Order: sequence, then structure tokens, then C-alpha cells
Amino acid sequence: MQAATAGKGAITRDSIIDRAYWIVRREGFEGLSIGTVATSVGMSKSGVFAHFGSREELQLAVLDSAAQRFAEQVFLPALRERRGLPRLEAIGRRWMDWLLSEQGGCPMVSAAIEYDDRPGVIRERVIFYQTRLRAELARAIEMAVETGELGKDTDSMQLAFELFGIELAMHHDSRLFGFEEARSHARRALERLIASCRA
Amino acid sequence: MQAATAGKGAITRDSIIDRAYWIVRREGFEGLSIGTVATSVGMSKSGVFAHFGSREELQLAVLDSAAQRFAEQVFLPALRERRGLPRLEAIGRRWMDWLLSEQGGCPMVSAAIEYDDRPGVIRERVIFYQTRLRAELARAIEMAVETGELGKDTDSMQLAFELFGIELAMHHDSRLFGFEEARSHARRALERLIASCRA
DNA sequence: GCATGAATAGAACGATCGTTCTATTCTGCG
DNA sequence: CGCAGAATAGAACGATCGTTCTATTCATGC
Repeated sequence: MQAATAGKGAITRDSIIDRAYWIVRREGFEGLSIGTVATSVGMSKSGVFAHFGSREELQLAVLDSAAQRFAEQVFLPALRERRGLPRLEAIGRRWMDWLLSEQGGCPMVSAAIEYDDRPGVIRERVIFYQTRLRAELARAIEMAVETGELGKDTDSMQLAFELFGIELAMHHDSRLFGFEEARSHARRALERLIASCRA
Repeated sequence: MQAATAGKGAITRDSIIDRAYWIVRREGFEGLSIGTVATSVGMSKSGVFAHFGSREELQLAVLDSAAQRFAEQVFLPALRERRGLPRLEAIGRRWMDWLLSEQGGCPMVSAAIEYDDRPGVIRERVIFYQTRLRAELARAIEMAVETGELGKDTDSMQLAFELFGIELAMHHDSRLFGFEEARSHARRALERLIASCRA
């Protein structure tokens, strides 16, 4: 939500968000404090604060950054695949990579759990991103129906829900039980799910 | 992990845990502070503290309490159903009720997200409970294989993983998008999943 | 190169955190 | 009833929190 138009301060602002992003991955959004991120970037608390005006605004900036990273690493590359099953499977595969690749949990999952019953700006933005993600997922599914690769009676929102569940379970298991087992469970689940909807 | 043998203090200890449990449902484990729970039960901070010796011990007590509640409301009642599909479906149904019934998120889900990469006693106990839950789930599935209701080639851990994913997705959706839609998605997903494993 | 405004630092604020220590109140056994 | 020990309160600790205020440093257009 913040373009790097130019400006000296915009650069440091982006670097602050970048550090904060990694802190959030390890500590969650509630674990993100201005003092911690200030020390991490080698600035003073007030120096960091001045860029955002409040902790909540910093949290929102990190949330936006996470959504953008997700789009860049999962959805945008999948657009290079042909419409239909190839693209849908690319999304699923890259989504798994996204959840497994980096250290720390997925910020979107953290945000959903931490703010799902805490009314406010953050919760609303989480809902916005999650709604958009689900819609894009459903659209990719509908394309696979149009190409005739998935059955005409496929309920795209239902399938998107089940797909989401597989990713969530893999995220959960990978962090508690180990990456490899979680990945193979998720891969098999994805295959089974898509196969069950084949035309 | 704490028996209510007798004793005056054991009663107040239990009531403290009970209040803390509900705070955790709304605020998560990291949002649980001794001061807050003290005010909630009408005691002094040090009075509450003396019962546990540390905040971490209080968090563990709440985690144990949550696990016990889950067992009492989901698994134990399901034991009254006949081994096999009826019992497995009862688990799934009661699990959904558990996740939807009360206000605030599931403490187990919160704990898993908050401590999945924060080494320590809490993370280890989360892993213990999650491992046990998965094993019990797999055992219920294997029984349904033994009764001949599920196919002999059913991979119980794989099916348990996918079942877990459906519950996670429903928990997620219910808190962000609304209860009814999430419940119906989860119900349909469960039916499809079990049907795909039928003998 | 100098003035102007942005960018950052530093100190201080009230609040809350977990924890410790010392007293006081309460409970239950003899 | 009285006494020992559990149960609780209260005050204080150092630390950290988000935020505000005032300076000071920096970058930059003229």
C-alpha cells in the first residue's frame, strides 16, 4: 500500500517494514513491538515511530507487505501456466512452497488467529485479504471447469474451502511434526482432492 | 494435570484456571497476563501468582484444562457410538460443535500458532497433545477399516491429516466469514472425504 | 553554501508486565 | 480455643510497552 516513489525516508520505511515482517513471522503480530524493531534496524524508538504514527499502522503495513509477497510468490508466477488445471496445480504447489520455505509461520495465518475475534482495522483488513484470496482461488477453479478438466458440477467455493484446509493443515503439521511428512501428506491430499473433481 | 483432591486453595486454583481459560479463548496465550486474570477473579496479582509460581505454569495449566475439555466434549461422548464409521462421524461432528460452540477461538489452535516456533515447555506440551489427538483420530479410522466400512487400503494418518485440515479450515472461516457457511462447507467436505474412503 | 523542511534521536510520561518480599488474614487440626 | 501453616494482600522492583515532546542532525532545492 506504500509505493517507493522516491524520498529518503521512504527507503528506510521500507527497510523497517522488511525487518518487522521477519519479526512477525517469528513472534506474531502481537509480538511486534516498536522497541524491538527499532533495535533491529539500529534506530531509536521515536525514529521508527515517526514513520507510522502508531503501532497499529506499522502492523497494517506489515500485513500489506505479507499480502504482496504472497501474491508475488504464489499467484503471479502461476499466471504463466495455462488456464485450468495446470494453473490451479501451480497455485497449490507454490502455496505449499510459500508455507514451507521460510523460517517462521505465515503472517496471514497468525493474523487470522490473533485477530479473528478482536474487532478493529486489522481484523477488517485480514478479512479483506482472505476474501480476495478465496475468490481468486475459486476463479482458478472455475477456469478448470471451463476447460473441461474439472466436472461441471464442481462447487468452486466448496473446493476452495477444502484446498484451503489442506494448506492450513500442512502449515500446522510442518511446524509441529516436521516438514517432510507434512509436505507429503499435503501433496497426496491435493492429488486426491483434485482427482475427485475431475470431469 | 491437577486433581481437585480437596483443600481450600485447590478450589480457587481451579476457578482461576477457569477464568484464565476464557481469557485465552479471546486473547490467546500471549494475551494472558496475571494482572488481568487477577482482576477477573477479584484477587490480587500476588494471590494469583502464588498458585502457579510463574506465568508459564499458569499457561500450562490452561493448556491442560483445554485438552481435558476437548476430550470430555469430543472424544469421550463419541465412545458411546459403535466402533467404526458411527464413532468416527461422531468425532467429526462433535469436533465441529466444539470449534463453533463457544465464543473465542480454540485454545489449542491458538497455542499451536503462537508456539510452533518458540522452543520451550509450552511448545512441547502442545506437540504432545496434538500428537495424541492425531493418534486417537487415526485409531478411530483404523477401527472403521476393521469393521469393513472403510477400504482396506485406507491410510489412517493420511485421512487423519485431511480430517484435521477440514476442521482447521472451518475454524478459520467461521471466525472470519460466518458460522453457518463454514459449518456447511465443513459438513460437505467431511461427507466427501469419508465417502472417498468407503469400502 | 545556505536556508528549509524532513528525518531521526533522546528523554520522559504513565501504564502494565512478571516477579519478589513481607505482612496479614484465614482455615483446619489437635 | 489456639496454634501452625496455608492462602492472600500489598507494596515495591526493574523492565518494557506505546506515545509525546523537544532537539538535533540530515538531505535537498535554490
